[in-house]
Amino acid sequence: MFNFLLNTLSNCYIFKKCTVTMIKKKISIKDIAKLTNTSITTVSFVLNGKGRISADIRKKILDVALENGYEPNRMAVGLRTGESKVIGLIVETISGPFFGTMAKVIEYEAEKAGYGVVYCSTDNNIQKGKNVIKMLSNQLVDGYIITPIKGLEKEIQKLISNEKPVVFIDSYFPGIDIPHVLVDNYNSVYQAIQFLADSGYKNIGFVTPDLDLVQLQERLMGYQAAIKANGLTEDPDMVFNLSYNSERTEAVEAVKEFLTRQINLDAVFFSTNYLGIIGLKSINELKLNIPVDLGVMSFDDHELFELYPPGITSVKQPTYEIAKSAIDLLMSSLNDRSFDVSNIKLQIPAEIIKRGSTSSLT
Amino acid sequence: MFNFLLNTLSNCYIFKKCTVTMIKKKISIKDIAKLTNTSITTVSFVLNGKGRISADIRKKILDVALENGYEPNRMAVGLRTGESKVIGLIVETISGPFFGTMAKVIEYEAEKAGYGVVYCSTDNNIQKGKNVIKMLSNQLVDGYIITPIKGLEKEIQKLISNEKPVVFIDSYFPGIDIPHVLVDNYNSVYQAIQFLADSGYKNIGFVTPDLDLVQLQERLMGYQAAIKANGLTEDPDMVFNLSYNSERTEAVEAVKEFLTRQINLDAVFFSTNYLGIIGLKSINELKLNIPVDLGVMSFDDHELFELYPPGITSVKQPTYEIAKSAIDLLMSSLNDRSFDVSNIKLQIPAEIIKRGSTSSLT
DNA sequence: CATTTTTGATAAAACGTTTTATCAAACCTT
DNA sequence: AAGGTTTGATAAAACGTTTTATCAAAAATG
Repeated sequence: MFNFLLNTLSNCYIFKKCTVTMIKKKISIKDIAKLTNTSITTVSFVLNGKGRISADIRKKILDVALENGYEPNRMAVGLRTGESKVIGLIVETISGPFFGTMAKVIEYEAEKAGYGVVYCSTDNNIQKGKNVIKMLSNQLVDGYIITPIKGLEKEIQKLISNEKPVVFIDSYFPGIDIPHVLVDNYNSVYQAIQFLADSGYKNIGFVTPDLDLVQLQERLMGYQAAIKANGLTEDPDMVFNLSYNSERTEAVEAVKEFLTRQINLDAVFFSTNYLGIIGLKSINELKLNIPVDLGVMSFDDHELFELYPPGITSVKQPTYEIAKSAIDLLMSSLNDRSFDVSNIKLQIPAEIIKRGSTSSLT
Repeated sequence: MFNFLLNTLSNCYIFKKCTVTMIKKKISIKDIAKLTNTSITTVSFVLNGKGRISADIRKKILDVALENGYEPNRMAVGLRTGESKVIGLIVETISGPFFGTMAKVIEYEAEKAGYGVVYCSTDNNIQKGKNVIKMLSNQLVDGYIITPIKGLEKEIQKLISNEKPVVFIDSYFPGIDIPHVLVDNYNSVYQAIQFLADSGYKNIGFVTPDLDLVQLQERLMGYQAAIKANGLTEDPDMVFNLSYNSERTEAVEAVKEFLTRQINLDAVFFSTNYLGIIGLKSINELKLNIPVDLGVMSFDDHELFELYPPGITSVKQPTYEIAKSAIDLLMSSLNDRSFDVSNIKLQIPAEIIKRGSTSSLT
């Protein structure tokens, strides 16, 4: 009697536990086959629209699948087909508006094509980049969009030799045939400096991070060429390499030092928006007036540049176009593996957003 | 003869093609077994440090694995073990500094534990949220960190009933026992308004998006309670609900209208940094002087608030702590499935960053 | 009507792992 | 030396799909 009660209670408890937590086991193709008295092949065919299955069986299977909320097990599909339907996006840094827009566009387009996206950042760190690539490589990802950095050549080559399509974004490896899409760094900076020259500035400084990145080199070259072409003051001391790893306050101090050292500087161009912001802080602390004491222009527009008085003139990257082209390119490679995109190299023009920071003459 | 030549050429071509593209087939556990005259079980045991295998065979297998760059096929592992070693991070928006820090912390901690991270954004859109969850759910992801929005209750419950741990971040479902970690919205806004009151402001407006989000409601309640407690002007018209979907320029106009309508407003609090930025634009266009004409304070600090003269006082979220707690919580659930975290609910205090925008008396 | 062809359905293998159960040989016990 | 135990290695099943090959029945052909 006692035993019986215990038993009942215990059953009761188990029963309750079961209904409360309600672990609905995911239904598989095999379950559907059983439920409909068919074979797993038939179910698979129906669900994938392949083979030739009669209309009534088809309906029966689809009904059962729907009402049980069947979803294929991606792992099993992946194992069988060798495709994960996931693409990897490896960028320099995951915060910031450039990445934000990028991610949004890529995510949107990928989803349309039935792909997911996983993001990773390298933080311009070679070791981290290697880890990230290794992490993604093992059949987990079908294709890549990468902002390449020096030192990752070997790893990326390995991806390609594993038949994984790769598209570079925002940078590239000179001389290596991997498709890439980025802003036309050289010409857009050339035009930016041209604009400063046309605005009457003569002694234009250039602040850039001390990173060995080809896109930064091209910006510098655009600057130098425009300076030369306009007969402006040429002086290696007018180019300032700021240590990428320095603390923010250090960086602000360094830029202040640079701005005061070059006493005859009448304008300064920052090669990234991150530097532009640091520059604004420096200029603010020096109590210099923009644009009267100093004209200011930055590469890569930023929300702050619109708002910060008197508005900071900038070179706005065609972020949407870059992202869209990159994902389109990747999708083409993915859909038609024989389609050789290896020498598609896009350099998209930028737009100069003119604001108050570059009009000393008004 | 002719035929032979053709044949040779053709072979040659094939040979060349093969070496040039060099498709190195990924090596499998089975290949290693064959190469070392062992069984796949043995190889698996050695690679996973299980079973008992003699030192020399162990070494032989490890050597072969290493020199062939063996990496397990995640799909196969996933299929067999039912774990993908990937966690999903679903947030409101993928750009912005809050997400940036968040992502970085979570990525870092996840990687330490051998997990990858996939990101998705809902953009506060229910349909998008549903899609995103469905996309991630099918065995592709082991656990979730989600910023929940109304309308997703059912989908999220389904995840949980599928035994996938879920941790909420930045918001929660009132009355539902799902672990969450977020800033203490009520008290931090209360203290913020208290600070404004202590600074001498009497007529404090409150601008908030017209989104039905619990965290926003709590901020509003904090505002109302502090107003009442300090005996400040209470007036429903001092609370302005800004349409979330309005264009930026429209929003700026709307805030301008609000600020001029309330002629006796001496300070305004923005309930998100996104609104704070719009507010600054409005104030700028109205040529109001901060803090003389109007005290300004915003929830959620932003780079711009530090820089924008005279510096905007703000409520800084403990982003790092939130992210760290969330990922820790998720990892605990993942590591010990029986560990019930369902009523761990963290509300972390915020920090008030005092800047020039709230000191009309100086 | 005998044959070929088409249709509709299925069995079985494969993808690369992990893990349980099994087993022979070598090592201890008394 | 007979029994028991430990050690080292493996076979085989399973995870949930996709796809090839197969096959009986039905339909079309001559």
